[in-house]
Amino acid sequence: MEKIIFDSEFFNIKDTLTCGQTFRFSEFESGYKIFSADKCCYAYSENNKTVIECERQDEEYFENYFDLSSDYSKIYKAALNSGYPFLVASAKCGKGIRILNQNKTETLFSFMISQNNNIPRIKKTIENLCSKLQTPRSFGGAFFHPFPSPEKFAFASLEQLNETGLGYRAPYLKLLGERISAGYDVEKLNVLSSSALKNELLSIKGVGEKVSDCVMLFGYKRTERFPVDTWIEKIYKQDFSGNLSDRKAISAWLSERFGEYAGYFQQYMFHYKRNVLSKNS
DNA sequence: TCCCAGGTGTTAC
DNA sequence: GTAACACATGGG
Repeated sequence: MEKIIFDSEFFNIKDTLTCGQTFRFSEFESGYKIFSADKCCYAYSENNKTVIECERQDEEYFENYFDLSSDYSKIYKAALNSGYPFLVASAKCGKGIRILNQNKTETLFSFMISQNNNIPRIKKTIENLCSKLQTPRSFGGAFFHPFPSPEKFAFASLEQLNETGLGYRAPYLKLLGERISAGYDVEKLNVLSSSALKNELLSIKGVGEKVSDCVMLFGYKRTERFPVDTWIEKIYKQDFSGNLSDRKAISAWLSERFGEYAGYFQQYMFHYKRNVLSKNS
């Protein structure tokens, strides 16, 4: 087992996992087991450090996954200097959040499930999919289920898929699985410009404005995207005194305002509103 | 019982 | 182009 040790000032493992960008992690001992595609690692904090333990051949994978080569002090300072009090407060509270570089295919399937759904239920549904469709692998003496391959979605019956809690979204995932199995290469879309990638993702049934923005941000590192969901719409109206009502217009406004930092700021604020403000009082 | 959750597809104008 | 509606499911 390899250990990656990283200063925790700009890497808080709990906030990074629970800010809504990923659904595949579980509490384990004093930290978390984290799953990505067919890989697993164990992370915990210790003496102002965040420690990641993984298999030697996965070290680079997780360094990239946790975005360890990006300088978050720059992003953080930009938030503090933004002039928006709500963003400043959010950044101070979520200083240790990092935007993960997640597997593109997994991110696409996962956020397809997120529409009109809530995070605990999305998490549970994805866990069900993994354990029902994919054979287990071992990590650190225990077993886990990798994320199902597109073929598993393609060959699963709608009845099987429905047993996981997908609800009306089941056909969307099956269709995507079939499309990828037939040769559609989601990974290769990364060569596209952001506007071309956007159009491409929108061609997938079950993927709209918000899901495509999440996939672009969390899977394709398009940090200028600003996904707008119910929480962000609330923030825009309550904390930015915004007048726009169309979510696409809200997203465009925020994305333009914050440029290449838009996606990071979005996570700071989503986390603050959902995980901090709504919990107390 | 109704409303909400990291919304989108379809239909009707 | 946009406004209304349906869509599975579970928690509050």
